[in-house]
Amino acid sequence: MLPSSTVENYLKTLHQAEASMGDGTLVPMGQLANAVGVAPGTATTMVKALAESGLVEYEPYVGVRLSSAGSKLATLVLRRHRLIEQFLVEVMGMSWADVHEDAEQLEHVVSDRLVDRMDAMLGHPAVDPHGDPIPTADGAMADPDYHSLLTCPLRTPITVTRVTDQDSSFLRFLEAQELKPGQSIEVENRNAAADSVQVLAGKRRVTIGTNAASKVLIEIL
Amino acid sequence: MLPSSTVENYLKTLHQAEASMGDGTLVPMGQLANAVGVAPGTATTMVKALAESGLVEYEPYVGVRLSSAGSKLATLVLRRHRLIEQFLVEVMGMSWADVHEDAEQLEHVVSDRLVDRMDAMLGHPAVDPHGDPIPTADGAMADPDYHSLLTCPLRTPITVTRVTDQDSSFLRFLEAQELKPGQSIEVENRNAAADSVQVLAGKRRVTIGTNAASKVLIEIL
DNA sequence: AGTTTTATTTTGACTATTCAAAATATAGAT
DNA sequence: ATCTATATTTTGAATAGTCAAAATAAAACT
Repeated sequence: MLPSSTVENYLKTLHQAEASMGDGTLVPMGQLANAVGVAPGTATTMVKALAESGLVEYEPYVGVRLSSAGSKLATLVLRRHRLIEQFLVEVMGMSWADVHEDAEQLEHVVSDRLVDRMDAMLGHPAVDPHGDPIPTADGAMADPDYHSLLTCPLRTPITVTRVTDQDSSFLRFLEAQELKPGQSIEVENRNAAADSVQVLAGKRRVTIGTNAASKVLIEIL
Repeated sequence: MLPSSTVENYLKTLHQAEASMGDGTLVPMGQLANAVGVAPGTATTMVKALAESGLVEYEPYVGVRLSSAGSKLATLVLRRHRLIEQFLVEVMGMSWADVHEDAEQLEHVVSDRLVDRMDAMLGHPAVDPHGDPIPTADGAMADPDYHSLLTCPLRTPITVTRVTDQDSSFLRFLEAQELKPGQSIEVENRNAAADSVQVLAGKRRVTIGTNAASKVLIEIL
């Protein structure tokens, strides 16, 4: 039986939660419930069902992790989501700040035929507008570990390559400050006491908080 | 509260059922159930709920009809569906025979923003790839009554303008016989006994059944 | 008018998903 | 080792949509 939108959302969320956690750690129920946006008990019920279907491995009171079958499915959802985002920006001319919501809905209904068509039209892109890697049809996804504005060397030319937050006002802010993926910048210095990072982007000097800085991933040129 | 996909499908189906029926006649439950693809009892339950919400008028044992609110909503679903079909053909390069299924899913999730964008990209088209009229954003829809291959004068130049069947093998057949909307043809003669209609399309002479003929709508040149 | 056929509605039940609140387990702090 | 705080699971209930089968109404034939 093909997975419902609900199931796809749990799997996708789990996939992303796992990524932002160390190695073989299980994702705690509370975190999952929170990320999916349901009450804790609901997550427990759902996860038990997913475990029944072999999509996750579940340890009561500890947490949950995708099985390989679940991981495969989650990756395909991610592929659809990211190709859609890229399509909405490149073909439909929408703003990178706005495409997430639409993609969130469309990812559950686009047919393989349509996804493949978008992929071809876009020239098989490697990343979406936020720099997130697009898995291939067989589920392979490149995922190098980037530096962020928080961890990269100071006063060294770098390129913004990925932004790990979909909040549209944050994205609009980055765009206005010339901090979109592809743009070349430098980190001037960091101030631990002020919890801030100072960046030279274009001709401007921008100061952002460390939390925001940690979401802007970069590559050293 | 915004209507679920299920509700949208009932309304859309009802809208189309009403069109293919005389004036103020109510749509019988059996027909609705059949068209939506559910058991009769399910349709009854659903229709009662729709009547509660003021989307339809329901007369037990007689039938059901859209209210003006329901009709408005149905029209918007139809608009989304048809714009999506046009988009899939014109922008994505898909075949007119294949787009119905995809549109059927997408129509329930595309945002207004996206629909408007498609509409603009397509230059505010008046009809979709099957010749079905596309309602405007405010719900207005042109709907002239066409002749069909069954009712038009013989040996007179006509143009195919609309096909009222979404079956992909039928559509592929029409395409192969040069009977797609836009193509100019003539009806040579009809044979009531043989239940057939003979058409001159391009250089070919094609014979089709009256049932098929009634689904090909035309305009006299 | 009386009986059969057909259409429609009702009933009882099931699945998927959700929540709030009660019960319980684990982890943390003394 | 005990108590408390926090996280998790259970329980009971609700909603949306569905079906099969029984009951009933309407229509169609004698």
